[in-house]
Amino acid sequence: MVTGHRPRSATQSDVAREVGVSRTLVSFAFRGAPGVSNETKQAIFEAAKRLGYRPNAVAADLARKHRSAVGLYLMDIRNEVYADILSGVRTALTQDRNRLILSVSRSVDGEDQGALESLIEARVGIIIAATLLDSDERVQELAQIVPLVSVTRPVDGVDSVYSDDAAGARAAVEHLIGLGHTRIAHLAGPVYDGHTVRRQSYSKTMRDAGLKPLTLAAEDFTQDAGQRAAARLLGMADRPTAIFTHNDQLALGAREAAYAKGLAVPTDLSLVGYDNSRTARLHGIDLTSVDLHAVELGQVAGTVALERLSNPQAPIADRRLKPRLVVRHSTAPPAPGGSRAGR
Amino acid sequence: MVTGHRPRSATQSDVAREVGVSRTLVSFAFRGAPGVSNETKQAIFEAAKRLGYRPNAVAADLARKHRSAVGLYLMDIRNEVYADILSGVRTALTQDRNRLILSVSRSVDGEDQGALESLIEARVGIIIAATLLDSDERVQELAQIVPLVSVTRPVDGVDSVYSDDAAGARAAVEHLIGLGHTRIAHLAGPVYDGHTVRRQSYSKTMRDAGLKPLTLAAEDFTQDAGQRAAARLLGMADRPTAIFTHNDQLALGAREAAYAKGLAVPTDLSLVGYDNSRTARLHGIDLTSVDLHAVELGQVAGTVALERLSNPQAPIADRRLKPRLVVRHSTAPPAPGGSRAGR
DNA sequence: ATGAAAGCGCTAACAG
DNA sequence: CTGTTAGCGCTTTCAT
Repeated sequence: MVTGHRPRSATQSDVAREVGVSRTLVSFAFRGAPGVSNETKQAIFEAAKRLGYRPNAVAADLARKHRSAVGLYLMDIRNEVYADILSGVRTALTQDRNRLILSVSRSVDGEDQGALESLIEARVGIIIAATLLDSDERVQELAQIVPLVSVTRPVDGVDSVYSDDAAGARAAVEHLIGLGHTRIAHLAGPVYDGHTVRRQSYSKTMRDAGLKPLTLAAEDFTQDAGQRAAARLLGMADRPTAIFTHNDQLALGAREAAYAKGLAVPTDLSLVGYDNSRTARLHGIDLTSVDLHAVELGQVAGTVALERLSNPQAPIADRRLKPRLVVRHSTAPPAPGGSRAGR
Repeated sequence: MVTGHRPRSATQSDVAREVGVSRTLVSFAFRGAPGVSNETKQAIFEAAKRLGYRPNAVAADLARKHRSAVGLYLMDIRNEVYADILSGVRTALTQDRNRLILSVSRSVDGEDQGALESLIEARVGIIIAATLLDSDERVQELAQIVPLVSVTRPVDGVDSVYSDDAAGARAAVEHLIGLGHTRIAHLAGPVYDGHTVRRQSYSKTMRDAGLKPLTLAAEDFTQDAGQRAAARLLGMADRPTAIFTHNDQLALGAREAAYAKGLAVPTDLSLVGYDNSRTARLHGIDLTSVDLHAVELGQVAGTVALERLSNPQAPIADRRLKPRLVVRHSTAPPAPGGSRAGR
């Protein structure tokens, strides 16, 4: 089985020679272009099979000057939301446009730049980027170089597919307020441009209700970071009775922090996450969360990308999906006694 | 912002012309090859910047006849294990070899073939495949066409990086037996070649202990499929007091099925999963599970791939990692009364 | 229906 | 140090 030498793979020329026709015919045959007699087509396919010929999509792209691969940039693949987006994009991609070049950055290492750059050098026809953390200006510049669809975040003048974060955050906070909470904290992610909608909507909703906002930024979007940050929140003298987090992972971290302190959810602490991940739905977790329809986001993004590719002149797409608050059992009215901490 | 026309991107020739040198120098400069004076280098970079020139990695590959992209085939990206493997592979890939072409199949739709084919046509230098469901022969054939490293599953004569499933399954079953269970069922995934190690190890361990194995195959590797299959298991007259599942998702599904029937875990049903996913670790879930070290699997696979690429003649790699049973609170001795069902 | 020839953007000897 | 000259595997006019 240790074959050792791997023969250079067959090319169109090899097939052409084998059959005794020109390369052109082979090319035509494989692309189903008209103008090849059925007999030659037969002969060509047979020879190709015999020789183990496979079209070289890379060379084809180069010759065609028309890039067929789509690049996908994902902020953090280990976050279920991004895996879902990828899954959605995948289903939207058609037969002929199925080369998906992936570029993932680990969350929050600021390596956006290199990741994107490699996509450009791979000459993808379009980049679907799920959560770029750069400034709007940078994103717009990038979109100048290669068509780009921004997922999860709207950017002016750039195709965008996202969820209405302001509405989602408002629904979450209003739910908590409706339950009777007044000390509602917000556990945000690290601060980045163009990623502050949820936090701002939280603050506004709080103020509109005459409540004082309290936002704490975690160091990362992960569960661990959420646990650490929440521990600080729960250690406060006047600790919050409810926390609304930027995403489910942070909420799950907060949940662990609460239990670590002997606090139960929702009895002692109400929790609202964001993403409605599969984990949130589990019996025993039952996390109230805002669903941003990640799979659909990916699907729509894929479709938008395909459209843009086929018509570069089309007007900028702006697809905003409606999020949905899913109420489960991690939220309840605050305990009558209020905070026990600091007593 | 609706720019409309997108100018054909600058090429080496453009840069060369701008500076007044030959293309060769530009090529050398960008690859850091020796033999370019610092002054020309300066001039070249400046001109390149001015022109917005980006190297075309695709054309470079073609010319170099040496494929630098690595293809990654993932069975099901929405399964945390595969996301972890991807994450591990990513970290192993070095700076210069960072073109990762992804190909995911949705679990169990038998679309392996097309997904792999597209990787071949993209002319990747090597394919890292996480859970190929084909027969060993097919995989070996494939490895003939393009270097391949099989992740998660050992294939004779092909670079393989996997976890010792036989040992993992044995540990799981023995744990259950040690607890006093005798009616231990196995919830397997769909039947595929080369994917039966856990199931066989389960059966063997049971028989070795004088117990009768009972295996049920779910229709898919998902939580939903697990829930449906487990519901059948739990509806039996002599229902099992413990279930060992092929993966955590199936276990989580079984868990839901149990609660739906009013059965509590671990009081009425002990559960052992496989993967030790982050979900398994959550307070309130506390699933006993076999850790196969998915991230590490990906990392090692990435390293093996790099090695293979740099030395095609190297002996076949066979890296087997030791799994680890993590005992949590989803397992306990069986209830004294035995099964209540059917009474 | 078929073929010849030019070229996509880049690398890689081989010469100066 | 710098330039010339062939390709890489494929598509695409333009002829025949």
